[in-house]
Order: sequence, then C-alpha cells, then structure tokens
Amino acid sequence: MTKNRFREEFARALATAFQQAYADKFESMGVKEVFDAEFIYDNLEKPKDARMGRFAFPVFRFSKLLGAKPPEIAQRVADTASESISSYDGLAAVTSAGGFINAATDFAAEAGETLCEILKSKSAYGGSDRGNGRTVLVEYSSPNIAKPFGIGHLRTTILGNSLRRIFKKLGFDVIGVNYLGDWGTQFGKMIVAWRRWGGGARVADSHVTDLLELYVRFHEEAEKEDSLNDEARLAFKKLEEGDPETVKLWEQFRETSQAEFDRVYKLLGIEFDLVTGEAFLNDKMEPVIKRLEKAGLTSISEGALIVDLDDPHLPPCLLKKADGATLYATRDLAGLIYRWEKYKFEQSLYVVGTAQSDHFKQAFKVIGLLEDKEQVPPDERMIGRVKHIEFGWVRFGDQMLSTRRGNIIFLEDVINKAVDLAREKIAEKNPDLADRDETALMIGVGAVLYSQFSVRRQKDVNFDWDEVLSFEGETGPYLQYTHARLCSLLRNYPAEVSAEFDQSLLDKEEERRVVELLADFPAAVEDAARSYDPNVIAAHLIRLAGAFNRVYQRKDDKGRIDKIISDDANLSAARIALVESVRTVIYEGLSLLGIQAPQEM
RNA sequence: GCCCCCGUAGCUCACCUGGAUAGAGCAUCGGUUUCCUAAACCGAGGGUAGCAGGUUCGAGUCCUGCCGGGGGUACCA
Repeated sequence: MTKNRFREEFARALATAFQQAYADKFESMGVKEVFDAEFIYDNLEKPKDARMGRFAFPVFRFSKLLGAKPPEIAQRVADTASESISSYDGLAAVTSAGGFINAATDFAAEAGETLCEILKSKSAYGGSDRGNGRTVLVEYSSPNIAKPFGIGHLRTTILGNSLRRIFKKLGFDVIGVNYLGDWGTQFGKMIVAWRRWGGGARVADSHVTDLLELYVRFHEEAEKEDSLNDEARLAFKKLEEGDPETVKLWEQFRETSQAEFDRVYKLLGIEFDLVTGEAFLNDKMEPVIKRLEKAGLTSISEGALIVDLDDPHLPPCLLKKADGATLYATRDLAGLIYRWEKYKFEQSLYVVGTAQSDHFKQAFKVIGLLEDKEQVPPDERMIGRVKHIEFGWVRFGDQMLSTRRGNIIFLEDVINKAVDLAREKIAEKNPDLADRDETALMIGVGAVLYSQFSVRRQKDVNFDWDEVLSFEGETGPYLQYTHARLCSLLRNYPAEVSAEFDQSLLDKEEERRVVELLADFPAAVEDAARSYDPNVIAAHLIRLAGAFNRVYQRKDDKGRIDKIISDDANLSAARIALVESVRTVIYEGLSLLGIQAPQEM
C-alpha cells in the first residue's frame, strides 16, 4: 500500500522528537511504541476540527509510560519537533493542544504533490497492487429462479458488484459469482402449482410474473391443504432423481427467469465473472457427504443425516432430509469445498442478508470441524478465508418484503420510475441536452444505487419512494451533478490541463479541504475494502463534492464569486488542475460504486 | 426460552482500530443568480446518543443488566 508522504514525515518527526525528549526511556525501550515511526503512523488520527491541523497524535495512553501528564508530553514533544522542523520539507508546524500533538503540512507542497499524482495516474489513483493477483471470490445477487427480481435483491446485487470493483482496484484477481437459486423444494412447489393451475400453457410463453402468481397461490392453498407440501416435496425428489418430464419443466423455468435477470443486470450495469447455480453442485454433494462421514462427523437424527456442531446455540447442520433429499446447507458445503479446491482463494465473500447468518455459521463450522479432523495444515485451510458479508433488510413501510406473500416491489419498476423522474428534471433544467435518454438512465440508476450505499450495510434500510427518487442533498445525482459541473469547467477552459502549475496559488481554506480529501481518497478505498462496505467511499465522495462546491461558489471580499477560470492564466491553471483532480476522483469513486457519471446533465 | 443485528436532531443517517465543542442530508425558516450548470451555495433553529451501572486519563464507540424494534431458532432458501 502506498503511504501518504506527509503523514509519514510527521510520524518520523514525532518518533525522533520522542526519542530526544525522553532519551532515558528510549534507551531502555528501544524502537518501540512512541519511539517507532511506523507505530505512530498507524495511530495517527484526523483532528475533529480541521483547523487543528492535518494530522493528530493523542498521547494520553503514554502518560504512564513516560511518567508525565499528557499535556506536558504533548507540549514537550511538539517543541522538540518544532526545533528541527526545517529538515522536514512537508511539515509547516507541529503544535500541541491538550494531550494532542497536531501537525500542519506545508500546504503548497501537499497540494502540488497530490494533484500531480492524480493528474499523472488518472483512473489508477486510489488503487494499489496490494492484492498482487491473489484471488478473491465475491458471491452476490444470487436470485431464485422462477421468482421476479424484487427490491429485496437490490442490496446484495449492488453491494457485491461494488466490492468486486473495489478489490479489483486493489490488485486482487476478483471473481464475481452469481449463484442462482435454481434448486430445492421451492421447485417442487412450482412444479405442483404449474401442473395444477398452469392451465396447460407452455412455460416458454409465460412471464416471471405468471410464475410468481403461481408461487403465491401455492402458499395460499397450502395453508388450507397441507398435503400440497408433501406433494411438493415429492415433486422435488423426482427432480433430484432426474425424472425427464420434471427436469424439462425445471429447465424452462430457469430460462424464463434468466431472461428477466439479464434485463435488470443490463439496466443496472451489474457484471459477473461466473454465473452458476445450485444445480451445478448436484453431483458434488455426495463426495462431500462421504468425506464428512469418513471424518466421523455425521450422525442420524430423527431420520435425517446431520453434523452435530457441538454448540448450544447452533442447531445441527442438516445434510439430508429424512426422505433422502439434500438441503441448502449441503449444496453450500459442496460449493465451499469446490471453490476452495478450484481457486485456492485468498478470500471468499458471501454477500447475503443477515437472516442467513446462522446458516453460514453452521456451514463454516462444519468446514472447521472437517479441517480439524483431517488435520489440514494451517496454511492450507479455507476456514478464516470465507466470510459472510451480511446486510440488513430492505423494509417497505412497516412491512417486510416477502416473495411468498406476493408482497414485492419490482426492481424494474423502481428503476423505470427513477429514470422517468430524471427525464422530467432534464426537461425542466436542461432541455437542450443532447443525450437525454442516456443521461436520464444514468441519473435514475445512480439515484437508486446510491440510496443503498447511504446506509452502513449492517443496518436495515427503509425503502422510501421519496428518498430513492430524491436528487438533492446526499444523493447519487448530487455527485453526478458535481461531476457534470467539473466537466463543464474543463470544457470552458481555453488551454490544456497541465501538471505544471504554481501550487502556491492554491492558498484558500476551501481549496485546502478539497486537497486533503483528494489525498485521503486512497485510504477511503482501503477502508471500504477492510470493512467490506462501499458506504465509506460514498460518504467520502459526498464530502469531496461538497468541499469542491464550496470552492466553486466561494465569494471574494467584495461578495463576488471568485471564478475558477479568470484572466489570470497562472491562477486559472492551478485551479483547473484542482478541477481535473476532483473530477477524476469523483468519476473513479462513483465507478467503484457501479454508478456512471455523465459529462453533462 | 436461547442466539444475532439495531436504537444518535421531527425524518433518514454519519462519527475511521475509544479521543478535542456529537456531524451531514431531508424537512422548516431566512439569504445568494448582471457570476464558469441554483440538481448548487451560505445562515438559523433543532440533541439527556433508549435507560441504569461498569471499565478508562477519556465512552455514541468496549463490558453487564434492563427496555424497545427486527431477524433467526434442523428436515424452505
């Protein structure tokens, strides 16, 4: 990972100052804790109030170690560092405030270096080669076939899509997997429903909404007539045994659904590297069961084949039902093992809702037990590399969205509504725009996507039409609008953008905020990867866009807008370098979220 | 019953591995356009961070208990 030079310099200056100011302690301790620049680097903070400085180091924890009160330490070290500040060309001042040591960077230097780096590396800015080609699997979206694509699928789909992009940016070889729910008792239900109420139509002529109706009807009728459930189980059993007629029906359900999914993915710009499904694992389950049996982990309970997890809070993991049919967990275990053997991944992420948290705990526990029993060497174990990236529910009003009850908002409707609204806005604000339809699509989709990133992933998110369709404030369109405005500036600028500019001309407080946010973008990308949450990037972009808009509308002493492009060629050149840098980062950040940015809107 | 997640401004949410005066957006009220896109910007009001303890120099953040909401709890996925 590339380190921030200014941050590093401050850490070095502090470590040296600590060594000098507390020479006796340093002598006995050596290069550790506060005497170690690397330690300080990792423990630097950002001051709450930007006026306090660029970086901060709290010394409270070291009061005991150094035998002095925090403010004394801070002052003494800050004074010591100040004496030799001239040997650090990136630092302007080191001061103390209470128990904090604060640093101000040489702003012109930081502005110059940051902007030059962005102008030079362009879209590569914020990335790294940290992944070094190691493999990361991300499983996301994974809709069930024979069901429409509802708003409930939105989160996993775009979260996973974004994580795929983020890890790619960090140099990992990412495989985005769409693991279709194309197997299980639910297909028994569909088959029964189709035969009973399908009216003899051909599946190929049907639409997913027809299938949904049947699915809902099944659940309604099954409440009255319990034997339907047995019938469905039997139908699934036949499917699993390969009964030709049943298999044919299933294949048709699959095709009908796939067509709908592809349409939605195209609309949203979602990409996968591998589309597979539960059915793919059909012949891979038996070997896994054999392996578990051989390891002595299985037992029969109430007629079912289980793995007892020896955990009071986890029910046993079911491998086979009493009727011999397999279950979700069986297939996931087979999938875990298959993918581990095939890819030897660094990490494998399952972007699945929080409701399935226990399921993943069970599956991972089984893998752990198996690796223990088989005495797999530590560096050949997949346990610890597989992670459940869970996220909260999408809620609609007071209701949970449930496909079983037919209580569903179609994702396509949401997108269409947002795009229509974007089209209206364009007609109102920029009726002469050339690519109106294309732009409206980008904005509408941007609004829908962003609405999911504005909340930390663990939290439930309330689906609110007004919010999703809002284009003002902390929204996707706000970021897109800022980007379009930046593009407009670049169009209006009469010369070429150049990395040769007078950095000392970027001396306004508003500009400093922007530069700092630009410099911190790589850290935000890292942060998003570490927490598996693109929300970090979304929030960073909002701050950046806001900071830039304040530069853009900054007024001079006379109350007039201080324009980016003016008669002063040198000043304009410096400011336009800032503009191009912000544009690059917003564009790149949005692309990590899977959001496109039009040049005009 | 047990397990997991959540509880911050009227609403929706932030606060990075505990740190300085708890910040944004929406909504409300007021202001900014002879000026590069006003989908923007500035200002005002709005807070017992569910409650009660504990750990710590320091707690929205960690621990315990309680209250409230949601989810899960073997033959659905």
